[in-house]
Amino acid sequence: MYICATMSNSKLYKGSLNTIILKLLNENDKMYGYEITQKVKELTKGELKITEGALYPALHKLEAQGLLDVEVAKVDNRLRKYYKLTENGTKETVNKLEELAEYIKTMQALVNPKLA
Amino acid sequence: MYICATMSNSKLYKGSLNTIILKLLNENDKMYGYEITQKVKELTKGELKITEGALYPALHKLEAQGLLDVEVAKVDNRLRKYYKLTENGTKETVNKLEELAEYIKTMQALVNPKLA
DNA sequence: AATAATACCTAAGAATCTTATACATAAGAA
DNA sequence: TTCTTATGTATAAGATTCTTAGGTATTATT
Repeated sequence: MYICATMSNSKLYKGSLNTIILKLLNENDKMYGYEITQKVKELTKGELKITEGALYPALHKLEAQGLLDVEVAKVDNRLRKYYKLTENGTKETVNKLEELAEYIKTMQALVNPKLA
Repeated sequence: MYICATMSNSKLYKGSLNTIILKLLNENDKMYGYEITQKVKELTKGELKITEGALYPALHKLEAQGLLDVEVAKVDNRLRKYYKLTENGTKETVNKLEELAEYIKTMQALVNPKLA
């Protein structure tokens, strides 16, 4: 039964993609891009769909910043690029998660001032 | 005593400015731009600083979309533009708040899967 | 008299996303 | 067997939304 077939990939998470990537890698040791998109879909029950056009440039940038290491593998004749956190990446993950928690708290103070 | 003098205006809220504006107007009937910046600073204890470069274009756009009505006033020989929600603006406020709640829930599912 | 606060505004640039496209292999359906 | 879907990576053009940096003007404070 269809409740909401057009629950448009709800946006609004601008700025949180890096946090998502880092957090997933913090939990899963190493992951490749496609795997990340599937994991996010799974964890959010389809609510959030990471597009490739956002993901791959983000991964490349995190790598360039020294937060991720990459390791290429070939599975079933198909390329995979496994990413894992560097030491700095682990530190940055902590920062990003704190930022996110702070942000959520701030937004709740604004939007639901009675609970603040 | 200074704990954190450089708590950089913590970003990450890209996309939520409209939600903030709408919600404040939903609570306060009518507000002018400068008042909004001060109110946000107050409610978030300085955590969030709405810059004018973001605020004024956002107000103009919301007005152009028919979500806000504007009314000009002169107080102490100084211009004020009071904004208030239109009927559609009130509806959109509900949508935006639902989106935000959904987004926060989604992010918590991703970042704190044990609580999900 | 100079500075800060109040009050509006815009333009250039940065950052981050969507959409569209491209390439390639494997698996499944028609 | 051929077409589509799933797996896997990538980039480029465009949209959106913000920051930064200016500009104008009046009132209050120092």
